[in-house]
Amino acid sequence: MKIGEFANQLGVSTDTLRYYEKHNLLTPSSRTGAGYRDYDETALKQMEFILRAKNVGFSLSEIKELLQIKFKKHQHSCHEVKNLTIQKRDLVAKRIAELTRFHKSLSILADRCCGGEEPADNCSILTTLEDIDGLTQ
Amino acid sequence: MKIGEFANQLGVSTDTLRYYEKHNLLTPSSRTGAGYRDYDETALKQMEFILRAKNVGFSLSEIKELLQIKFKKHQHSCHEVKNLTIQKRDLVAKRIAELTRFHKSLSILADRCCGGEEPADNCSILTTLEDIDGLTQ
DNA sequence: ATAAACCTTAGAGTACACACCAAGGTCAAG
DNA sequence: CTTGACCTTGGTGTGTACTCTAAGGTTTAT
Ligand SMILES: [Zn+2]
Ligand SMILES: [Zn+2]
Ligand SMILES: [Zn+2]
Ligand SMILES: [Zn+2]
Repeated sequence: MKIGEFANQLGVSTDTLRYYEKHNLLTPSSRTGAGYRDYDETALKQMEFILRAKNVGFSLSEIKELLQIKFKKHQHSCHEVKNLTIQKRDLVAKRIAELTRFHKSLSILADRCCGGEEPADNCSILTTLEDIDGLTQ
Repeated sequence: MKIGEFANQLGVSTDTLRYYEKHNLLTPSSRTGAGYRDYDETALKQMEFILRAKNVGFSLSEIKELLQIKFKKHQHSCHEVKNLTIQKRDLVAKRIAELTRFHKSLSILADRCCGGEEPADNCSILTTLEDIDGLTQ
């Protein structure tokens, strides 16, 4: 299968596929006489793996690690895979916590402001950002 | 106050201050004879505004908008400021929702895997990413 | 034979928020 | 008067995940 059809089937762009190849995430199975990339069933499975991993939040570099483990499963342990997963989960949790703080502060700011059409001279959002620290905590 | 002292007081780097200047977030009040940046009380207040806005999650380009409103408050309305805040809050909420989905999927994956030291040949994390879609939903 | 649709490469551009570096000017202390 | 700490500009590098462009080669249909 040539790159265009392969990309269509997977719902990604040909640029993305070339990008993944360059970054060692997915090498096409072979090349045609004209030098065109040729993808087969194995490539399809691997690309689906990549997309699923993306869907649960892994970054491309993390996916690369997972793929290397997948290629040589007997040289790696469950422990290693679980660690990668847990580390990612904890990182995600931290980011969620930070964003939740942001969300709370922004809600407080928004709730206090009248949102009217009058000039913003006394807007509580601006004055809070100017003067007080009553948000963090 | 020269840039070094100013940066120290605020807990940021001189690079950051030059970066903010280049991107029109904070212009030093004046320059000394030698061309050195000179920051005063007004600059301090503005920088504190910027840091507070960063602390509630606004990006630098959003902060630039807020500053432009702050400079000419009577030309803008509460409505406008509240809108910026609400839009940001909703964006943050979306991102939180996405990360929460990630977190849930990663937790499921991690919980299923034994995490032992045996080879990863039958690791449930890998097989799930290979075969099934039992995560999304 | 020629146009459309596909493919190739290498390289640049995007957004974000800085960090780092080189080459040189300035200022205060000893 | 020289050392060291500070300052200047302009430019490059970082990480993430692509996206777009240019200049050209290939395939398929008409
Ligand atoms: Zn109001
Ligand atoms: Zn208001
Ligand atoms: Zn196991
Ligand atoms: Zn396992």
